[in-house]
Amino acid sequence: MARRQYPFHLIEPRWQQFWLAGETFRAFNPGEAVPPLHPFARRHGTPDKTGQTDLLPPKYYILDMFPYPSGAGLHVGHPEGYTATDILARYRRAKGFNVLHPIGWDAFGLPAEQYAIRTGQHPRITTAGNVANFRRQIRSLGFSYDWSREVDTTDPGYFRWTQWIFLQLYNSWFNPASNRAESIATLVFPPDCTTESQRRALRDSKRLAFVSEAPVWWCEALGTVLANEEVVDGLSEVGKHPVVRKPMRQWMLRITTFADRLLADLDTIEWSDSLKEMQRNWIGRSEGAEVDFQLAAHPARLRVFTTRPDTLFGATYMVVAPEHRLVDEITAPARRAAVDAYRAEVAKKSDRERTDATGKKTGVFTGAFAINPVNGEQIPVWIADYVLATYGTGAIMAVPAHDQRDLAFARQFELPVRPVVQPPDPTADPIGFCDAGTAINSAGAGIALDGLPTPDAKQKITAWLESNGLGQKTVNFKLRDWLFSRQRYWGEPFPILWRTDADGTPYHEALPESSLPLLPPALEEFKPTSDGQPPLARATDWVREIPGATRELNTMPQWAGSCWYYLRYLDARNDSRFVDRAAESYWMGTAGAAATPGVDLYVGGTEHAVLHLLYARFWHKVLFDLGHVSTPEPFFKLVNQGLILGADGQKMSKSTGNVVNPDEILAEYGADAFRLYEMFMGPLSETKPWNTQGVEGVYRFLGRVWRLFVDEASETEFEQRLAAEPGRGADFLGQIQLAANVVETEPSAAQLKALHACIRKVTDDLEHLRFNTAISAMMMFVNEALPWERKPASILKGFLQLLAPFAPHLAEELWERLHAHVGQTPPSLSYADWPRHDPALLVEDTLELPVQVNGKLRDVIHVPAAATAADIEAAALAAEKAQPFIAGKTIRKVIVVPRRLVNIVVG
RNA sequence: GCCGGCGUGGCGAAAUGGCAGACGCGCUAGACUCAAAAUCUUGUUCCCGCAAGGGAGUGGGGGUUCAAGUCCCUCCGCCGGCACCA
Repeated sequence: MARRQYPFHLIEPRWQQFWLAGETFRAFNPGEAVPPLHPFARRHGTPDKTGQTDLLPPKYYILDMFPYPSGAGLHVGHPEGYTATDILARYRRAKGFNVLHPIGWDAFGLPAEQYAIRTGQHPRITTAGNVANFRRQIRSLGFSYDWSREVDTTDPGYFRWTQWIFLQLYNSWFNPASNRAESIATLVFPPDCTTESQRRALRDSKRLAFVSEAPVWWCEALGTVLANEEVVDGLSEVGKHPVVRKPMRQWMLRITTFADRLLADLDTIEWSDSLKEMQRNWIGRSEGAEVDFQLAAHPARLRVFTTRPDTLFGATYMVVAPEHRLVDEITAPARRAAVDAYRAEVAKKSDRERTDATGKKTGVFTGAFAINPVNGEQIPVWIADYVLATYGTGAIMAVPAHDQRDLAFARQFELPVRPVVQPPDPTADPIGFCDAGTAINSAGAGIALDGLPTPDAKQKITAWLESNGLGQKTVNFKLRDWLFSRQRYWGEPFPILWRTDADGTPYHEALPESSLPLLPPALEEFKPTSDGQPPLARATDWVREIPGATRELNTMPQWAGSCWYYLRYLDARNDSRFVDRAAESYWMGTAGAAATPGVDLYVGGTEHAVLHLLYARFWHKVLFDLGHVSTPEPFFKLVNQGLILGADGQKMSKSTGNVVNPDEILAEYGADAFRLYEMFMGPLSETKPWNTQGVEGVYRFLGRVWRLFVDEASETEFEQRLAAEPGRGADFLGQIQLAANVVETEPSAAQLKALHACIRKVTDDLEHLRFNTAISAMMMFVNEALPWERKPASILKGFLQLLAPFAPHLAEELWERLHAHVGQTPPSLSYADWPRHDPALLVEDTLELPVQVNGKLRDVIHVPAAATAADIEAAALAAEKAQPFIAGKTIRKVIVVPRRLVNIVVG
C-alpha cells in the first residue's frame, strides 16, 4: 500500500453524504416546486408552479445504459461510461443547463431465476441484494445521479407500465396506408367479415403483438425459448447451452412493419457510422423483384425473389429451400428417394452446420423443370440448403455467371453458366462478375435488354414483368418479427387471458388497464413443470383466478423493461401515467428552450448495438404514432464506450483471473483517482488495457493538486494525529490549513495565461468528449502553478471549477476551504457558472517559428507577433542554423505560413 | 468472404496537412534520509558521435504536396459486426 497522497478516505464519504442529503443533483420537472435553498434555485430562480417550461433553463438529458445488477457486482468497464457521462452532466450543470442524469436497474433476468431454481431463494431477494450492492458501488464513485428517479424494472410500480405498453402494442395495428401504428379500432372490416369470430381473427392477424405457432429456438438447459438473436452459433448467448428448433405457440411483436422507418430515421440521429451500419445490416433492406416461373408439367408457379432481375436471361437452373412447401408436389417419382434423403439429412443438421460449410455446396435435383418467362427455356429445379426458407420466397433463380454462390453450386454439379452482364472493363471475364455492367445475351421474344446498363436493364425488365403479370418490384428485409415470450418466472407476466369460444376455439383477450399491475404469482418452485409448461403453470389458483378464463403462462423477455426505461426516468414516480405529457415534451426536447429531439447523449457498450437499440427504437415509434411521446426517435446522440481489457490485454473474465474489482482500487486510491484514470487511459471509444500503475499516475496528480493548496506543516500534524487515533480522522480533517501563500491578490499575466489556456483546452475537450487530453491540460496547469510564490485565490478557484467534473470530491473540499481561507461563503460548486477564457489574455507578444529547409527542421526563430510575412521571411533566411543548408544553393521559394512555420525551398 | 474501425517510443497515448512523441507510466541519474518509502530535480524514439551535430523514423510499398502520422492507391496485421439474406 502506497503512502496516502491526501485524505480522500475522509473527503469522499463526506461529500457523497452532502450531495445525497441536500439532493444536490435532483432535476426538476416543469411545474415542480423548487426548494428556495436548493442550489438550482439559487442559480436559476424558482420557476413558478404553473408548469411553464420556458421558465426552466434548457434541458440536457444524459443517459447511461441500463445496468443489469449481477451478483458479481460492478466491473471496471461499467464506470468508464458512467464516469464520462457524469463529467458531462456536471459540466452541463455548470453551463446552466437543467440536467437530467438518472440511473436504475434492469433487474429481471435469468441468473436470479436460476439461482432460485438451485437454492429456492426467491429471485426478489437475490435481486434486492444485488441492487443494493450495485447502488453502494455506484454511490461510492460520486456520480451525480438524481436518486429520486431511480427505477427498478421488477418494481410493480414500474412493470405496471411495461404491461401497459404491451397493451398499447396489443391494441394497435400497422396501417400501411398511413405508414404508422394506429388503434386496432381503425381497422376496417371487409364486407364479408361479419361474424364476431371472423372479426376477431382479422384483428388478431393484424395486432402489433400477436400469437404465432412458429418454430422457435428451445433451450432445454435454460427451460425457455430464445429469440433468433439470442442464439449464437447454435448455442444460447447466455450460458452457451445447446438449442433446438421446436414449433411452439409464442407471442411475437411485429417489428418488421417498422423496418423502413427504422432504417430511414437512422439518418436523423447522431450515432457513429459503424453503429448505424450495424443496424442497417441487421434490418437488411434489399430491393429487387419477385418473378413467377411456370412449372413444366405442374399447374403451380414458382415465385422467386431476386435483386438482379436484369440477369433473368442468365438463369440456368432454380433452387428451392428444402423446406419449401412445393417440394413434395413437384418432385418427380424417380427423384423422390434422393430428395427425401437430402431433406432428412438437412433436417438433422444444426443451423451452424448448415452455414458452416462456406463454399462447399450440397443439393439434389427434384426432377421438375420450370419455364423461364423471358425465353421459354426449361430449366431444372433443385433443392439445396444454401437457399433459406425464411428469406424472400424461399426459392431463387440461379444465375451462376453473376452470383458467387450459384457459381459454386453450378461448378459442383456441372450446370450451365451463361454470362449476361459485360463488366465495364471489356477485357474482364464476365463469369463471376457480380457488379453493375452492361446487359448481353439478353434478348427474347417479347423483351430485349442488350446494351443497357444494369440499372436501366433492371427497370426495363421489372416494368415488362409487371405489365405481363409475371412479377413485380419487391423489397425484402432480413429483419424478422420479434419473438417476445419466454417460459420463465422472473419477468413481467402478460396481461392476457385465454378463453374458449362456442366452437371450442381458444382465443385471447387483454386485461383492462385498470387491473394493472398484474403481479407474478407466489411460487415455491421455479422450474418449468414436468410436462414442459412454464413455471407460472404451477400457480394453479392464479392461472384460474378469473372465472371462465386462464392466464397467459409466458412472461416477457428482459428487453421489455429496458425498452422504455429512459421514458420512465422523466417522471419516475407518476402512478397515473407512464410519463406525464409536459415532463415528456420538456425532457425530450419538443417544448421549452432545448432543441435536441430525444436523449441528448446516450453512452453505453457496443454489445447493445442491434438488439436493445433496435427494440427501443421500435417501441418508441409505436408510442410516437399513438401520441404518447413527442419524438420519433428516442436517442439523438449515442456514443459507444470502448472495452476495458485486463492488464494482459485479454478480455477481463473470471477464468483468466484478470478482473479488476473497482472496490479495491477505490480503497487504495479513492474515487477521484479512479474516475480520473478511467478517463485518462485514452479516448472513450477505444478498447484499452487496464494498468493499475496508471492509476498511481493520476493519483499523484491529485496529490499535487492537494499540495498546491494545503500547508504542509498542518498536514504533517494531521497525519501524526491520525496515526495515533485513526478513528478520529473526521475531527482532525478540519485542522488542515491552506498554505499561507494562497492569497487574495491580483494574478500576474503569466498566471492568468496559465489558467485561461487551461480553461480553453478543458472546455473545448469536454465539448468533444476528449477527457484524456483535458486531464493532461490540468496536469500542465498544476505543474506550472506549483512553484508560484504567491497563489492568487481567483486563479485557484477557476482551476477547481475545471477539476470539479472530473474529481468532484477533492474539488468540493478545496473549494470550501479556499473560500473559508479568504473569508468567503462558498457558492455551490456544482452550480457555479463555468469559467470562460479571455482570448486577449492568451495573445503572445513573440512567436516561435520553426524554419525548415526543403521540409526539414533546421532552426527556430523568434519574431514579434505583429511581424509581416516579409519580416518573417527575412528572419528565416538569416536563421543561423539554416545557413549551411542554404549556402551555395538557389532559393526557389519561401513559404511563410502565418503563426505556423517557414519553409525555404532550395534546389 | 462482406461491412466498419484501428496500426505512432519499453507501455497508455498526443498531434485544424505545418517543430512527431504533449500528458502520464516505466526506467535513469541526482537531492532529501541513518536507511527506505514518499516528495523534488535531470534525462529518456532509434542509430552514429566525447560533444557540437548528423542521419533515420508514425505496419510495408507507391502517389499528391513547398510540407503527409494526417489526403489518395495498394498490400500486410489486429479488433468489432454480419455471415449462403439471392
